[in-house]
This record gives sequence, C-alpha cells and structure tokens, in this order.
Amino acid sequence: MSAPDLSTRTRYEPSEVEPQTAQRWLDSGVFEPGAREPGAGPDDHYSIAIPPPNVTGVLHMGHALNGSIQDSLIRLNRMRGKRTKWILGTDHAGIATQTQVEKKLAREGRSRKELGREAFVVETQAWRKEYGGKIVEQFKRVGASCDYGDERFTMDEGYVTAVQKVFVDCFEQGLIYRDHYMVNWDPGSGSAISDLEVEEKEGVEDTLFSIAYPFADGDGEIVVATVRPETMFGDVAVAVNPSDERYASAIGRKVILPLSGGKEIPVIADDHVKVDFGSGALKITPGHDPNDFEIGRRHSLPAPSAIGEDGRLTALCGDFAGQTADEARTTVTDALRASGALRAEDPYVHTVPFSQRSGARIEPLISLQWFMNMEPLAGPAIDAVQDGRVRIHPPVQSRRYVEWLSEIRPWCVSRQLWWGHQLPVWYRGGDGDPQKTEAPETYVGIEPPQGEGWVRDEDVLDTWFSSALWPFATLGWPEQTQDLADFYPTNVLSTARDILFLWVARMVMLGLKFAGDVPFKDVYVHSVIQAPDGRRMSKSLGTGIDPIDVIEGGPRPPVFKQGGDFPAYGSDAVRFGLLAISTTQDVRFSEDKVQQGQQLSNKLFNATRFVLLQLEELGLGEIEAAPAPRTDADRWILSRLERVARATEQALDGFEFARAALGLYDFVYGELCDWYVELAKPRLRGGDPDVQRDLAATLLFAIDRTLRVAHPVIPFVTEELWSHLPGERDLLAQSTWPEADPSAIDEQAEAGIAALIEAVTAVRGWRERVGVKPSAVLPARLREPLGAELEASLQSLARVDLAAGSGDAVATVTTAGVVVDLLPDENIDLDAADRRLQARRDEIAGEIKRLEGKLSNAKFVERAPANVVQVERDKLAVLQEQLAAL
RNA sequence: GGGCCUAUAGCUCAGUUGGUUAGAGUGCUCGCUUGACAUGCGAGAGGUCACAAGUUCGAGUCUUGUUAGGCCCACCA
Repeated sequence: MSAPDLSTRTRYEPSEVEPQTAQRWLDSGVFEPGAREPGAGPDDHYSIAIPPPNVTGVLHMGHALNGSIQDSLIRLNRMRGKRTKWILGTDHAGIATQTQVEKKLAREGRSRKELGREAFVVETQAWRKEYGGKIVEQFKRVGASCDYGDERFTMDEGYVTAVQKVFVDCFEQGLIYRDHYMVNWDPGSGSAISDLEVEEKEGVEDTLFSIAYPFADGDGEIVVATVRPETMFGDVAVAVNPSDERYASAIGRKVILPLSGGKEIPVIADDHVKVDFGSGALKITPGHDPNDFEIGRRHSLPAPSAIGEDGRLTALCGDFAGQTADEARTTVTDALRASGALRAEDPYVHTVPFSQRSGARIEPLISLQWFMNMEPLAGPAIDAVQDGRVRIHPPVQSRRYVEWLSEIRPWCVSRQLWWGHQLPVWYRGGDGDPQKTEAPETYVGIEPPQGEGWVRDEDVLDTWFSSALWPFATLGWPEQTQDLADFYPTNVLSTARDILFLWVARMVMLGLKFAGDVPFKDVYVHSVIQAPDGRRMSKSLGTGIDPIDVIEGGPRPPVFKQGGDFPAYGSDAVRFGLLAISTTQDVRFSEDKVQQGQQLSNKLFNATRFVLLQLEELGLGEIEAAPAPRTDADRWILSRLERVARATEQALDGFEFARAALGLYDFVYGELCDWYVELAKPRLRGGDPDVQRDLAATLLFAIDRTLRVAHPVIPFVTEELWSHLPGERDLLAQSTWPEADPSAIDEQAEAGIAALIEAVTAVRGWRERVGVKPSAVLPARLREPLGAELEASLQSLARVDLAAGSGDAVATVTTAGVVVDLLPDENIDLDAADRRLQARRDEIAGEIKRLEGKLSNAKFVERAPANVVQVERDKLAVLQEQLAAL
C-alpha cells in the first residue's frame, strides 16, 4: 500500500509520494529494455541517447526540460509496447573538468604541475567518482526513465577503444593530419580550442596605433594602423588594395620594420585590404592574425611567431623578447613614440575573441596541431537532412545546420590538456620537442608501436570528438552488438540549439561514416529557458533557478519579485510547467505554469479519490474498469477520452509538448471533473443498482484511461493513483497506451452534452446577473423537450425545477439549442430581470445588424465561397430566432 | 555586416491551409460551508492582436517597411 490514505487525505503531497515511486520504478527494472523478444523488428524498438551531462554538472533547468521531453517520449513508447532504451551516461568534459579540478587543487595549495600528469588524472578520476554521480541521482529524482543499469562514460574502457579506432581510421584515410596552422590559443587553459569554443565580445575598448614604416630607399613612409603593436616583429609585409591609387607606386617597394634592426619587408597588393579603413595600408602578421595568415599563404610569405604559447615575446623580438604581450604593448609603443614612428593613438571599440572556457582573450597563433578535414564528411551529412533521413524540428534549425555544414572548415581536434582521450600517436627521432616540431617518424595506432625510443603525443582530443560517437559508441561499437542492431539508429535526439554544430552535426557526420547510418531519425531542438524577467539564466547574475529547489522547496533566487522558499511543487509539477512553456526558441520560466501542474495533480488526486470512495460506499470497491455507457454523458466522456488520447499522442509524436501538457489540463478540468463527474453525481446517488454498477465501471474506466494518457507527462501522481485502483495491476509505467478506437467517437452525444453545457452556463450567468441567491431552485420550463437525461442534468447543474411553477415566463435564457423560460418566483428580482432582458436584446440586435450589413455587401455575397456565406446566413437565422424567443 | 526568432488581456502564452463577437491559465472584482478538491466551485470585468502601408469580399493570420527585445553566424587592421 502506498503512502497517502485516500479516505483521509484531501490534498496531494508530491513529497510523500515521489521518492518512493521513483524507487519502485528502479526496483522493478521497468526502465531497462529487458530481454529481446524473438521476432522483434526495428519498429518494435525505441531509443533515445541522452545528451551526456558533464561530470562536473548538477541538474539545471535545461536538463530538467530536456529530461521531461525525452522521458515523455520514452514513457509513451514504452506504453505502446516498444522495447525502449534511454541511453544514459556522462561526458568527461575535458577543459571544464580539468579547470574545476585545478581550482580545487589551488584551494588546497597544490597544483597540476606539481602532481604530474599521472597523479593528476588519478585525482580527476577520483573527483569524477565523487561528483559525477550526483546528476544521475537527480535524474532519478525527476523520474527520468533512463536505462540506469547500463550507464556509460565517454572515457570508460569500451568508449576509449571506439574513440581510438575512429581516430586511427580517419588518419589512415587521410582525414586526420598534423599541420602548422593558425589556432585559437587560449592562454587561460594553455590549450588550443576550436572555432566553436570562441566567443566574440562586442564593444571592447582598445587603442588603435598608427605607425610609420619608412621606405627602404629613404623616400617617404607608409602608415599602418594596428591594435596589436607588440606583434609587429612578426610582420612580413605591408599590404594595400591593388586599386588604391595612393599606393600604386608603393607596391613592390620595401619598407623598414621599425625597432627591428633595419629589417626590410615588401609592400604587396591584396584585395582583402579596405581602401577606406585607417590609412588604407595593413601590416601583415601571419603568425598572429587569421586574416593575415590567409594573406600570407596567398603570397607565399613566411609566418614567424612573435608571441609564443607561453604568451611571451619570442627571440624574434630582440630586446623585447621574454616580455608578456601586455608588457610589450607598453614598451613597444614607448619605443615607437621615442623614435618618432608613432603617428597617432586613437580610442577604438571593436569585437574581440575570448575563450568560452577560460574567459581569456584569444591569442591567435600558429602551432603544430592535429586537424580533421570535415569536408568529405559534410556532404553526406547535408544529404541526410535534405532527403529527410534526419528531420530537424523546428525546420528553421535545419537551415542553420545546412548552412554551417556548407562552409565547414578543418576541425582542430588536439588539446593541450591532461584530462581526456590521449592521442594514439607516437613519435621517434629528431632533436626537437616532438610536441612542437615534426619528428622524423610518426606512428598512429591503437596498439603502441614496437621498438625503442617512441614517445607518445601528450595531447588529448577535443571533448566533442568523443561526444560525436555517442549514439553508437554507447551501444558497443565497434563490436557488432545486439544492442547496436536493436537500438541504432536511435529514434530521437533532443537537445539545445547551442550545440547543433558542436555536437549534432558531428554525430551525423561520424555516425554516417562509422556506424553506416544516421545516428537518429528526428532531432528536436528544444526551447531555451530564460529567467522570469527575460534575462539569461545564470548563477552570477542571480537569475539561475535550480530545478531541485522548485521540486523540493528551496529558496527563490533574487530574480523573483516574491521572496521566500518555493513550495515543494514536486517533479510532476515542474515537468508539466516546463513542457507547458516549451514553445518557441526562447521562453521564460513560469512559476505559474508549475503551479498549474501542481493543481492538475491535485485535481486528479481528488477526482480519483472521489470515485474510489463512492465505489466503496456503494459496495462496488472491487468492480472492474470498463466502458458501460447508458447515457449521453457516458458516451460523451468515452468519446472525449478517445479524442484526448489521440490528441496527446499526436502532440508528443509531433514534439508539441506544450500542447500535450495543456491539452491534458483542459481535459481533466474542463471535461472530466467540471462536467462528467458532476453529471455522474446525481445518478450515483440514484439508487438503481444496475445503473450504479455500470456508472461505477465507466467512471473507473474514465479514471483509468486518464491516468494512462497523463502518465508520460506527470508520471508520479498517475503511478500513485493507479496503485489505488481496484484489481491486480502492474506498474502504470509498464501498462499499455490506449489504442485508437474510432468507434468510441460519438458525435451525437458530443453535440448533446455541448448544448447542455451551454445552457447550464447561460442559466448560471443569468442568475448571477439578476442576483438570484445561489441556493434558490427556480421554477422553469423548456420550450422544447430535451429528453429525460439532459433535463435532469440541467435541473441539478443550473438549479432549476422544470416540474414546478406556472404562469408566463418572467425571463428567458436562450442558447443555440435550448430555450429556458424562468417562471415567477419570489427569488427573482423582476426589475433586475427586466434590465438584463433589455441588455440581452440590445446585444443580439447589435449582432444581427452587423450580420445583415455583411450579408447585404454584394461583394461578399458574390466573391466569398458559398459555404462561408451560408454559415453567416445560418448565424443570422439563429440570432433572429433567439431574439424572437425573448 | 549577414541571418533567424519573438511582439495578442495586468502577467505567461494558445490561436495549425485567411472566414463566428480573438481564447486559456494566472492575477483582479463579485458571489458560494454546492457531501472529491478553498491547491475548490460559479460568475464577471479586461485586448485599436507593436506601428505603417499593401493584397483581399474579408487580415491576429499573407506581403513590404518601421520600431523594440532576444539569439546565431561573420576575417575590417
């Protein structure tokens, strides 16, 4: 028996239920795919590979949203009878993790260098064991039905094999190569980083220095502008635009590089130079500027390094060698000023690249790194999206994907870190450091090379290299495992848009290349959740919201106007709230929507409680849930149940999660509870045992179906209530999804109940407006009979008595299908009724006038489609009838 | 510099090929010991659909432009 006792509890308390329910799921093994049934084909399997959270991570709002999305899909498909696997694991997150561990060491007065590589990796492994499991525990807490029995890590043994095989194969096919190339050097982490890890910051204030380079023949000078004077020792040319007449005669001449002992460099012509910027002359420093690097290559110029990987000026810089770049900026400009070469210093605001990882300003420099040529992989990856083998939702994201792949550039895959997949590369021979200069012999292979004197490359791979293999490496690749056969390709990948290129595109490229198929059929790019005030969620801004705080009742962050703690909303409420806001690309976190989810849970709890207590009282406690309709109301709810089941699965299959969540809410409140349960009450007390038994079975059936349909969105409360329903029941999580049953649709019953609802609402409205006491039962008469059932319902819900009273109507309530005359009664204020009548007449008359105007417009009648015109005519007729009835 | 998304009730958002008097939740106002639920029930007020022009019998919806907010990409020293 579960925690709450339904006979005494009137409120649903998620905190009393959720932890135990999560544990029941885990103990039952329902999340694990279990044994493969003979004959099961690809359509019988359903899998999602979770975007592996960083081992450094704790659950944030993005995880909570994405977890809710993926879990609703997994649970739906599990209930549909699919063999499901939600592939779980964590990512070693190279730079992020290494940075955290280094910070921890620093707090302890230790350092990475002091420990040495081996000890540092051991330290990091220990750190991962301590913190890496936290996020997985949090996934369990929110009900994520991952396959916890098969948790992977991007550096576990099998995964390492997969990564090395891919690297070696790519090398052997010429896709991976080593080259001197311009990289984004991150002085903060002391490593190269990829283009995608660079963040351009706008509005950085710098100084633009104008420096005069005299011509070597002594005749005049040329002025160049730069924000990086300290790199001038790496200058190899001055470039001007070939069409720039001012410099036409300068092209081909030499200028003297100041402060460099008379070194001469040529003036060259290149289209890249803008005539109208600065002086129109550009100094070319191929070693420290990506554009200059390209220009240098075009003109076969050397690319000397003026700044080294240590951030200090190199021997090339003469007296300035050894200074840091910052120091040198001052000393070099001082020297230029002293020599008279500095012509101007102007404040200058521009965009500057920074490292997303360390926050340090990027130092572009040339270095010997490993690269992967992505071009041969990009074409097939574009095709896969364009021919629909991979569908990206929403479609606008697939345009971004295709555009990015069309202009793909080589990927720098080596990182100067210790935490990660060390390159399967060895060097032998030569005098220099094999990390910095090419060695005579290079060996690439999974097994270390034979023989003496080999030194392994110290670098590790970019984290995203291993992530790119995630959907198949987790399933046992390169072994041809049964899991790989069953669950690859996965069905859906749900992810944030900021890693569409970083991760998604690369998975498609490498999946096609190595696993022989696309890694997933659908990519859902989910919303990004902003703080309630529209700012980005961030800890440092105070706008971050911890989902666990919302679930368990932690403190509200400062971004909320209201202070204090959150109520312990529970996982269901948070899941519902997140799905309910999950619409466009940027959405704001809404505590109201979470609250709506909490209310939905409570409503379901009480509706179930009501039904079960009633059945108990009637001695029907063990009755079986089954449709046994006797009335329009019964047929109506069965029809509506069928529609909500179809609508919910359509919404989930179509990645319209807000529609699914809010549709459930509307059904439970607006149909099941407000109307069906209310309509059932009088009949339940009615006395005929046969009627009661059938009604009980149908009510129970309605609850049963509702719990099934709501389960993917709010699994905890539905599982809990399910356990209270009579009969032997497995876990709801492993029960079945309602199959389509078109025979349950009953248009006639739907129309009848819709008319009843409209009439009840109208009578209630009239009563309020004319001030009738809520408790008063008013005598009334129908113009046209509605049948015994609907008339009885109208009497109880609108508080009228159709058998009482006599005489002429004192007021009339009209709706499209029903006209109710209210008869004289002491509870009716005749003046108020009169005023209301007049107001109602004016309303209808105004509307009639509007319609008549529209229908007398010849253009409308002529050009609008006949059915549209007919609709307007019918409307007019109905209104005229209503006016006449008043 | 190029591109994308968003703008509808006080707030958060629906509104699917153009076609009732533009909806919901929440907040607000009024009322209710309605035998499941006050995390409840009933009713009500509240919108020139950002702005401007255009297409159309008809525009929240389509076109163009403008404004504001957000995001992505990009090599002007």
